[in-house]
Amino acid sequence: MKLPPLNALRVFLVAAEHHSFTKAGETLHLTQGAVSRHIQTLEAHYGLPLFVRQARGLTLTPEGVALFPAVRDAFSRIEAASEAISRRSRELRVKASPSIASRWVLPRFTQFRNRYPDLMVSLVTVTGFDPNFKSREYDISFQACETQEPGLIYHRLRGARFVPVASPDLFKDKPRPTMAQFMEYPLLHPSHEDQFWSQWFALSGMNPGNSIEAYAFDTLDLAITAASRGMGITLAEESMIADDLANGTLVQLSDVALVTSWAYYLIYPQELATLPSVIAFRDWALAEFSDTPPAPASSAQ
Amino acid sequence: MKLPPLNALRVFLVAAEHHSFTKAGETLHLTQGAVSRHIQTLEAHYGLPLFVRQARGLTLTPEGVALFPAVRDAFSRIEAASEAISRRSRELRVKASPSIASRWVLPRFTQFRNRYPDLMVSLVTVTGFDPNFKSREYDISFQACETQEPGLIYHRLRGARFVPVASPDLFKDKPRPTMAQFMEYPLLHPSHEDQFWSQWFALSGMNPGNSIEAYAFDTLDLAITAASRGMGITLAEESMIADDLANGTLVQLSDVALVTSWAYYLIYPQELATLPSVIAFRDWALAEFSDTPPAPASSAQ
DNA sequence: TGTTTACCATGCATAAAATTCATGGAGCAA
DNA sequence: TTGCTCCATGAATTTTATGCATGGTAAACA
Repeated sequence: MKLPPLNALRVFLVAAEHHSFTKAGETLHLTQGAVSRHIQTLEAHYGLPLFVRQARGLTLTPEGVALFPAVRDAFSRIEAASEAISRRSRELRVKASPSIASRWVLPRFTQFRNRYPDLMVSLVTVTGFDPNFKSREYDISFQACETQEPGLIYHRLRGARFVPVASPDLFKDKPRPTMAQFMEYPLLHPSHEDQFWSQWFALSGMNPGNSIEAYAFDTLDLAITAASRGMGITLAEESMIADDLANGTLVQLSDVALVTSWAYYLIYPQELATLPSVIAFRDWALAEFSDTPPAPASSAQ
Repeated sequence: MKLPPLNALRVFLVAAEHHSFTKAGETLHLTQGAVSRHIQTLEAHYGLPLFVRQARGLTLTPEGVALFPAVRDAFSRIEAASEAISRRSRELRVKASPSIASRWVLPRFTQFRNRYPDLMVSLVTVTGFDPNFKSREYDISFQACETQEPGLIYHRLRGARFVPVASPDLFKDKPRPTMAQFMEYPLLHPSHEDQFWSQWFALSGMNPGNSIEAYAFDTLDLAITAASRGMGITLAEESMIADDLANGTLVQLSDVALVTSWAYYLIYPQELATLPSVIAFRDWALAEFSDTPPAPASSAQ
């Protein structure tokens, strides 16, 4: 393949559009002389003139006319592909469940955005387990899961550990309840399906009785929010209540932690593993949310 | 329009085809390091990797995969247009009537070809007046004509002047005939239509009588050839018999010359005026065939 | 008709970019 | 482990592009 000088071609394109070397120079932020030389290079390559220089303006020779649309089309093709590629490196859609979104991601999201101000990062909140990267609705996902699918890269963030918490206001002047006294308060369930309280009581060697079904919430987050408003005692995932415990909105009522069989993962498709935006978010998320020392960036996958 | 570094794109294309920087370097006559740097330039431009460097060979990232066909298509578009343009500058088809072809052009054609060995120049011989450049069968034409059409550039080469010639063998030991004695020999007519002999005799103040229709030929060339073989006396265009007079194949029998109202022209379409091949042939032909001092190349049109 | 104006071409100096060379390092294979 | 194959990279060099200032040409102007 023997191609003409490509940079000269671009200059030719602009000059042909403007019918002027001087204006082309302005457009390209070049001097008129530089444009003239580029065109000379191109004309020397073909061995024929591409422009007819007249005092009253520039005209294309028939060869220039033939060349023009080819160059225009070729460059616009490259431009379109480049634009598509560049956009992918500037945009990142993060998926998280509502609980993870509000308890993990959102509190630290601006920190990430500040570190990468050029990145258009958006948070997609979806309920339920649906690692559907094929639909391209999101690029990277926080996900609680037990199994792994091929084609996806999983980074384990932490196991889920549930501990009982409540608002200190719930007890007013009374002493904080022992496990045996939990049933005197409303027990908030962070899920409609999983029997966290039953499992937790079994772990503690107790018989939960009938009061377990009191209040059930859709998400872990809602149950925690309800508890922090004094509605009762809930089982909360440890990593989601650090702030609440620190500022006293919630108090932890027992050290007995229910450790589930599943864990939280950061997941993304293998084909996005080379995207700087994905790499940047992954490294940040691992450092922020993992309960293990973050691996060096280069060996993270 | 913001385009990626174009030379780097070409290197990317070759590297992507070879799945190897080293082999790409060989193809492009560059070192491996230079290829590496071009790819780095391109990756820096996009802000993301285009290749996955593995010890066992190079793979394209999804972005590289997306870029590849666009670059390939774009460059092949440019290549195709360039090829078409270059071919036009290397090829030239010259049209001439059989007489002009054999008497003017062919004797000096190799001289022109030797001066421009890279030019693929061909001679198209067409009988009759047909300045049809629209059909693109030829690029430049030797033509005898009286009127000029718009869109075509005419260079007058010379007027047509006919003088009587014959082979010296025709007269054996006899003295050469005077005008009055011409009728004792066969008179060869270089045309079926034009009454050159009648006009010539009228010019000489003589009455041609009946013998004028003796032998008629299709072309000037054929009549001259016939005369040179001793078949009779013909009227020959002066410029076509210079060689024959010089080497004694023909002798001129009178200084009376029939000057026609038309002249020989070199003709080509205006839109080919910038082609170097046309310019080269025009300048050469004007110098070779014109009866006037050739104008400087720059002002020839 | 002489003058102005708008453009492109070009010699020369300089800045920028590409390229090479030599070397280093990483991953695979024997 | 030892080689081998590739790609990355620092530093020097060559090549190329660019700017600047100037010159030339042809049209427009007055």
